[in-house]
Amino acid sequence: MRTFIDRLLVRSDLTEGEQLALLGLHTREAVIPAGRDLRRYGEQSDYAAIISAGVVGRYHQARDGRRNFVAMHLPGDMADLCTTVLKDVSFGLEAMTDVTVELVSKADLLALAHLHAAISQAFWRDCVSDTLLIAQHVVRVAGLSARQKIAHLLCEMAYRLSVSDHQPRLQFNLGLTQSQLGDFLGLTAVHVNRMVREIRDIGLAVVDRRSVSIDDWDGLKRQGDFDPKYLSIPHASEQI
Amino acid sequence: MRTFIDRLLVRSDLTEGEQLALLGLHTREAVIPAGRDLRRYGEQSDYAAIISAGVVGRYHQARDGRRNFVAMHLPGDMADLCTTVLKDVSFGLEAMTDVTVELVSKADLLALAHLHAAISQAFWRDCVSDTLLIAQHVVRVAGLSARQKIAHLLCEMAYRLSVSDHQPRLQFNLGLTQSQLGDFLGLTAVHVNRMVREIRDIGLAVVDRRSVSIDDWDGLKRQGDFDPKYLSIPHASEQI
DNA sequence: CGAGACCTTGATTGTGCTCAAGAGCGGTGG
DNA sequence: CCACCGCTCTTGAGCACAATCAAGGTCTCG
Repeated sequence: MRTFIDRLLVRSDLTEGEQLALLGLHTREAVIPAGRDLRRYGEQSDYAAIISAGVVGRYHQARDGRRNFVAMHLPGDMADLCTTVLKDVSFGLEAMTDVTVELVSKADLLALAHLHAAISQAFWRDCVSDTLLIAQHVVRVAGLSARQKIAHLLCEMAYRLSVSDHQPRLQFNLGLTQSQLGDFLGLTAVHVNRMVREIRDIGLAVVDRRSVSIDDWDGLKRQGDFDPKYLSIPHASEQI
Repeated sequence: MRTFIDRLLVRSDLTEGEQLALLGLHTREAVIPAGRDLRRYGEQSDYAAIISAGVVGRYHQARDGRRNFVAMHLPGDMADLCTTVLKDVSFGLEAMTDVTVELVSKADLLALAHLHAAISQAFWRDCVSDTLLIAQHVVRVAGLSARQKIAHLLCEMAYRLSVSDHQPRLQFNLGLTQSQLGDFLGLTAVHVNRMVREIRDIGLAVVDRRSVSIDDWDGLKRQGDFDPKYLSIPHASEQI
């Protein structure tokens, strides 16, 4: 819960009292192994999940069962805050790695939102941030070449896995296989592999067995036409 | 403003008093000719725009100036409600046809949201609905073939242009050229043309000079793998 | 009736998919 | 300790969908 509040505080102001109210919510921990669904497509749940560890993929499912990912949720995210306010939202949440979550009652969240206008607005704002992530994913999968898609995603992850100073993290373990990257980006594993190799060969970054090491941050950003503005990270614009 | 409130009421409950509060907001009408931007990419505005007539495209812009559309906004939508709560959201709004809007002060909207928890929640919920549209657009542009993309979009428009009974509208004037459809779907105008022809040849729908006539609704839905659930339309699920 | 935007069709090219097969690594059990 | 299995990664060859380039046709409006 603390990590989630910290995330809210990046974009919203909450008083001590409001923070305490959030911290006072009852939560329950759950662990989901890689490959399993936190929430199956179309299912509903009375609990929202704050991610403590791991990577969660938000997907929509076609009639034939094929999954289309629309966003990745990382530690600190509340993966399904939006369903608090709109019940019949049909998306699924897949644990792309082993995942630990804190479950919070949506009814409790709503009650708090009713009591504190600032909390309501912080939640609202957080949902808008999710929208920006998804909108940027449209840009990524619809507007970029395969190589650019990968570069763009790596840049996004570098920022979102930033430890605390909002600087891109140049070395991290994403925990995803090339095949999963392909699923997320709408590419085949084979093609991801070729592009990852190219990105390595031009000296931008090395993706080796689920971990990533960025060698040329500016080059990678250029390659992926990446602009961190959509992440609403303070001071990110200064880094261009 | 009335159409916007009606849209809110589809998914949220508002008392007479709350509705009156919204109706009491001062608005100013503006007309934007086709091709012009309501809001240029990266710009900020103190006013939100309720669309009274026309089609507005929400886009992100790459460094080279190419536009990637993430959603279409139709009459009744508040195209940029989300920026009320998150200032530095960078997307643009392009009038894809001649457009009429009602401008409302974002400060006024926020003030109302602070006063009425229900209004705040209705706004929040409306933003989540936008997210669903965008998420579905991901599915469309990333998961479907060119022909399916067009079929899917036509299905979405049939629902969203529905007059009032939440039934799909089988005949409508979209006001968009094939080239614009291509821009929106990430296809070339040439290819849109070929696919539109195919859709006509198999007897699903006729797209003729900016207007659409759907001949085989079920077939078109199947072709586009369309499931109206994401539109949060009451009773839509009964229509499968 | 002419200009310009839009639609239509053909030929060629290229990106990324599909199918296929092999190599490296890690875990498990005999 | 080694053999085996499964998962991931790697590389190759051929193919398909949609882009690109190019040219002609049609509609609308001034």
